[in-house]
Amino acid sequence: MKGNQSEASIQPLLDYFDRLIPLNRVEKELIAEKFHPRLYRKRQYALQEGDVCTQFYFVVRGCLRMYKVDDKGVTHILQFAAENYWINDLGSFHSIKPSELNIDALEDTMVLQISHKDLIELYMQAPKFDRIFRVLVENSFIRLQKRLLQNISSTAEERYQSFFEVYPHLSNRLPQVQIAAFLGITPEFLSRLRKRLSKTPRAKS
Amino acid sequence: MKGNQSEASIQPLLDYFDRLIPLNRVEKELIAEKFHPRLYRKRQYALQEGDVCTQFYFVVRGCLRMYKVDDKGVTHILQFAAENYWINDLGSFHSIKPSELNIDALEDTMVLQISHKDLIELYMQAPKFDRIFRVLVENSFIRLQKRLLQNISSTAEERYQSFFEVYPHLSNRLPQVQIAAFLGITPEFLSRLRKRLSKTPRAKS
DNA sequence: GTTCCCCAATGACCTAGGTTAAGAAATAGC
DNA sequence: GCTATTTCTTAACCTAGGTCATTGGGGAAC
Repeated sequence: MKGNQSEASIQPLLDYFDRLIPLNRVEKELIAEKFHPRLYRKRQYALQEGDVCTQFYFVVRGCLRMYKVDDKGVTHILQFAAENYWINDLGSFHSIKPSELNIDALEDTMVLQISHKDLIELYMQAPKFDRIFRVLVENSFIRLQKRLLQNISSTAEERYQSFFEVYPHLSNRLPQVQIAAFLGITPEFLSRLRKRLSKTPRAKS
Repeated sequence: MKGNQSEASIQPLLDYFDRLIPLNRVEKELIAEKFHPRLYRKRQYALQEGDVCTQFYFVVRGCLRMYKVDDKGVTHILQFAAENYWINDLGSFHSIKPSELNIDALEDTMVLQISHKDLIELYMQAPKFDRIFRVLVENSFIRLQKRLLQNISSTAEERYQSFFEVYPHLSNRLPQVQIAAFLGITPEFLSRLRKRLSKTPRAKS
């Protein structure tokens, strides 16, 4: 049963990579060897602030969030990661320094995780992964840049509406309080926005 | 004179890469072959919105900025790039789609630039560059994430003070109006901040 | 079924930062 | 040196979004 589970849970990652670039048998075996499945129950931490982020997570099923808690106790969400998304604190991961971020599960979440040491080995043993991860991090960068640009140039209302276009798979899965923390607004203000929008539907944009 | 100039301006890039990871002779020749020097005069565009970003720029001397102009005509600066920094609109560059961003020169700027086609060839001919650029983009990602986090959780004053720590090489080169556009505040508010700060010096942090 | 917890909505009041306009100072161009 | 342009500062007034407190609804746990 345990072997079957382990085998069943690597396949999504192989499928994911195969969609990017075909892997040969050796490369697939390296993946199976270095990625480990892990279940995080709702509310469990994958990373706590003050600890080093030692793993790189690929979400197979469920949803993680990465966030900072500021000195006033306010939660600021940097990223959600649901199925087929990667998540970690890259800065802490590579520098091996304590992170100021947290990663926890918004629902029971199955991930495939790889340690820093194993990832470096993977790059050495199969340089194709340099390309794969270069492309992955480029795409993450592009997404993040769009978000920063939006954050400095759009209203909260524009950001809220954009959320549904960009994250359709998440928007009915997340409570409003989490969406607000991601958009950088208070839940109270989000309530107001929603009320305003339901009264004055926007023309199709 | 022209050969001498071309030779003189590739060296900073070779030095830069050598600091990351030693290059062999073939790899150095590829760099010399595929990167081209270009001078942008103050106010000249390297990229105009509506055009595809066809080049990846490495700044040898001077300073470029990348920004968006919103529908109210307000300028939002995403990035400055002075000596030894890279700049481009990665999204447009890779997707070959028109960019909504501009890149122009804040002072006369000498760059080494590489086209998308040449960069792809470089990856094919010297896979070591997959690693090099993966690391570069990861570092850019980490910086951008820090900036987003700061943007959603810090006050304008905190952001202004952090600017001097993070960009010491830029802060006495840039007019306040550019710093304001980078920090996401108005020049008027920045003036107020500066006045406030000069009256009540902050305790050493 | 009951209790507790979390989430969403609401209203009164507040504030960090924006807008508009104008004047002064510094810089650039001829 | 003179003129034009850009940058910086300032004040009065404004607003998008925050804070605090409360209520109601739904889901989870026992």
